[in-house]
Amino acid sequence: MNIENAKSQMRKGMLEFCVLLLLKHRPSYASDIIQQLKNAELLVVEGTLYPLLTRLKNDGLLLYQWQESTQGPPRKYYALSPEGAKFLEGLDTAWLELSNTINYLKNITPNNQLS
Amino acid sequence: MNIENAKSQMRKGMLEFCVLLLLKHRPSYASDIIQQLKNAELLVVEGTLYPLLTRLKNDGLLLYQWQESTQGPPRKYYALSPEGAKFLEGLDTAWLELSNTINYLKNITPNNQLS
DNA sequence: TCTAGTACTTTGTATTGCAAGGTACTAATC
DNA sequence: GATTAGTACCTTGCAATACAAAGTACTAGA
Repeated sequence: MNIENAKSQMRKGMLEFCVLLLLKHRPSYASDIIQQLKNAELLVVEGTLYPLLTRLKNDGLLLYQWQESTQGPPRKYYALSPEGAKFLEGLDTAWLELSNTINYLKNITPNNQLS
Repeated sequence: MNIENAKSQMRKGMLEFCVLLLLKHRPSYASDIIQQLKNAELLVVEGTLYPLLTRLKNDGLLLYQWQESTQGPPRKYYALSPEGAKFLEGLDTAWLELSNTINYLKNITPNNQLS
């Protein structure tokens, strides 16, 4: 068990939230999303993102559109559906709650003696 | 896909962090930890917690001590080991980073038109 | 035609949260 | 001294999913 592994564990579950946040910002295609997350210091690889996008699309949270590219194969641009936007609001609430819980737990007075 | 499921996904990865935070506060046994997390509105069940505690113990992050109870079977009190305390510091950093990332993503200007 | 670059997709594995069921100890009631 | 209720620990089997790795396909330039 190392910190990298633990960080990776933390990312899990947040990924969905982060991807939806990015797509709320602007429609993007997978490689672009990976790059944006990398800029935000949240590393994600293809094998993680593609199945996630497919899952969100199948759940009706995302829409997509093929679009030609001037350099390379066509790109699959994803955007939030109305359901996706609503879902994102729910995730936002969940994030605030979780965030509050962790801050609460962080602020209780430490006393770690076995008595 | 529903919000409950998504919340559950978010909890994943944070659980380890939360349990270590609680044990830094004071040594506890499993049923007590579940109750404390419930008070903090973070639902966890036995089937999740016991394997987690065992994993953390096997990784040398937790120590335990059996202790008699006045009402019921003996309890297995867990406490942070020195390695566990160091590990918790790492998780704390990871949490701050993730927290910053999400807040960054939340604050970028929305523009969700497919162009 | 070959190579490099970009992009999407799938397969297999490992982790792990969780529901459900099981074991075991104590204490109170019949 | 059985039986029942309460408390606590542990295990098994399933499902979800992150990730590494390999595969497909399109474009453009050498």
